Formats: sequence, C-alpha cells, structure tokens
Amino acid sequence: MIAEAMWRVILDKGMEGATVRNIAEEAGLSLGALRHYFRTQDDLLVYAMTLVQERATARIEQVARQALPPKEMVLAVLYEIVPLNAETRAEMEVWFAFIAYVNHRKDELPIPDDGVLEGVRKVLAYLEVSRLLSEGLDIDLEVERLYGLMDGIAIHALLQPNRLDADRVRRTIRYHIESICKK
Amino acid sequence: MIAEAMWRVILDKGMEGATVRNIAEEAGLSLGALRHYFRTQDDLLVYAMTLVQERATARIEQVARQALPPKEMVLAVLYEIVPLNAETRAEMEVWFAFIAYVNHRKDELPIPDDGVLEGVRKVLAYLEVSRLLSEGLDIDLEVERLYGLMDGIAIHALLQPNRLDADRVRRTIRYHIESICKK
DNA sequence: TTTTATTTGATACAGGTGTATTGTTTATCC
DNA sequence: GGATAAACAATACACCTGTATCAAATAAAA
Repeated sequence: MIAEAMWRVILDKGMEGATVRNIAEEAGLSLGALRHYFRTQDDLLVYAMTLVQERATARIEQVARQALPPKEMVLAVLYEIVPLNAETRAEMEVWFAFIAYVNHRKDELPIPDDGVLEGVRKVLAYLEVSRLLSEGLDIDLEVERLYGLMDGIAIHALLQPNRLDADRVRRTIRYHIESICKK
Repeated sequence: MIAEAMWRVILDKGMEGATVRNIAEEAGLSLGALRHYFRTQDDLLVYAMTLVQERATARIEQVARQALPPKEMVLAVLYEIVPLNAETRAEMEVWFAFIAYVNHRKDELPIPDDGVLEGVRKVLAYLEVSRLLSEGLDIDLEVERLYGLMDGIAIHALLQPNRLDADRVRRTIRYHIESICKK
C-alpha cells in the first residue's frame, strides 16, 4: 500500500519527487505514521524496489505455467519481460528510476537482480530440450545476446514509445527467436 | 570545463549530488561565477548533456573513418558504442544518469538523441552494400534488433561489469554480426 | 587613464529535505 | 473494565536547495 504510493509518486514526479512528505501524502498518512512503518527513507526504498521485482517475477511465472506449444510459450514469457501495456510499462518505469538511483549508491544499497538473465537461460534451455534450436549455436553467447536484446528493447520501448510500439516490439522478438530456431 | 566538473560530480555523487554548489566547487568557481555562465541549473544540465553526446559522436565518427576491412570497421564502430574502457564507461555512466533524470521531465527538458539508432542503420547498410549480409534478412527488423542488442549490452556492461567484462562484450557483438553475415 | 563591460564573490531569501521528539489517539489483550 | 502496545499526528531541528541581489574586482576599450 505504501509501496504503491511510492510508485505513483515516482511515476508522477520522478525519483527527485519521491520525498517522504510526498509519499506520505499520496498514501494518506502523516509523516510520523509513515516513519512508524519505515524508520528511514532507504528502508522504504528497498522495500518498494523488492516489491516491484516480486510482482514482475510472479507475473512472468504465471505466464510460464500456461499450457502452450513450446515456441508460443517462450514468446509469451519474453513478451512479459518487456513493457507492452500500461501496467508493465509503469512497472518498468519505476524499475528504471530505481536502478538509476541505486547505481551510484552501490556501497550503501543492494542492487537487486531482476531475474531476467535467469529467465532467458531457462527459455533457451527449454527450446533446446524441445529440439527447436538450430544446430551449432553457442548457447552461452545466445543467452548473452537474448538477454541484451530483451533489456535493450525494453528500454527503447520505454523511452521511445511512439517509434517502438507494442507490435514492433513483438515482431522484433519473434524475428530473433525464429532466427535461432530450425526452419 | 564546467560541464566536465558536472560530469565528475555526477560520477562521484550521482544526479542527486549534482547541485549547483557541488558543481561550482568542483569547477573551482563561486556560486555567482557559475551563475554568470548558466543562469539556471537546467541550462547547465542541457549543455553538459549535449557535450557528452557530441563527444561520443565525434569518437565514433573518428573510428568510422579508419581504413579497415568492412566487417572489421563495423565491429570497431560497434565497440565504440559500448563501455569497454574507463573513458567510455564514465561517459556512459553520466549519460545513463542524464537519461533517467530527464525521462520524467519530458515536458520541460528535451530528450536528446544519442545517435545510436542512426549509427546502427548506417552500419547495416554498409554491410549490405559490401555484399556481406546473408540473403533473406529483414533489414528493418535487423536494425531494431542490433539497436536493442547494443544498448542492452551497454547497460549490462555498465551495471554488471564483473559478470560482463570487455572480452565477453566483444565476443557477443562479434557473434551477432557473424550470425547475419554470409559464411 | 578613465570609462565601460565582464567576471567574480559574499550574502540573503524562501522553501524543501530527512530525521527526531513528544504527545495523542486507537486498538488489543487480560 | 483497565493496562499495554501499536498506530498516528504535530511540531521542531539542522541542513541543503535553486535563485536573486548587490558590490567588488578584473579586464577591455576609449
């Protein structure tokens, strides 16, 4: 609840606007009440960040549990990693702000893992055991490549939504997956 | 000179630490002197941001002018886009901080273009006229894919330098280029 | 050298910042 | 019921923020 308030403030005013007073007001609390739950601003930050990550992970795992043909399931999972609708878009926007902020405070704050790298590993392993992958691929580099592609597309879709719309995002991802699968 | 001071402050204390006082001190100026050159903080921000972009562009264009075999030249250019040494790493770190900050002030501040998309277009067009590209590629989607890959790898190299070192970055990029070129 | 413009410095202002303190309300338990 | 603890609110503190003001120093031009 308080974390959601922090997300809304970040979406609205950015990281600079994410002050304890703004967050308290957005959550309908007084300064003292907010402080009762989070003794310091960093505590709140870490909590809100963890929650974004958990929410995204839960969403992706739910998609992964759907009964679909292998390639379709893989694509469905990859589509969840990237901002294709208002919800995932907001999520990614907040996540991006968090990462950028936490990046220059590595010593004090933990840099959380978004789990995308591990997800990409599983996805490629699944295509492999399904005998869908082309022969002669370097799986290790394929992981690195898909991982980079996914986060790159995610950021581009976030920063340039007009140029890179949802359909173009899907086509690019599908194009890449097709390129590493048997004809 | 003042812009460089701002970069150093951002590298050291992040965007939150990039206050007019910190920047003035780093530049060896008084508050009034700094204000004489930049009436407002946003003016300084836009100036410093433009300078990073121009510096990176100049560096990349210089590499592109080298006389090298087509594929080697293409790789050399792509390597410049990504943080592989301390200099380009610092540059990218500052750029990342700028973009994240400016992202939630779209209405007030201009979001500068880093020129990577245009560079990727040129690079692929060059491979095409050099008759190095495989047959049957969708050039439009290949641009989107390489564009995403480059920025994705750049961010990963920035945020996870231990896992993704310079050699692994080069191998991944080379692997991708080889995958779209004739055998 | 005197006049003009540029550059610099010190200080002030109004407002925002995270955190601390202290008290009051509300709920929970025996 | 009364006691104990949790939840909340108001206020205060010391500090930092961007910007403005105004005077002094330096340089350039006449």
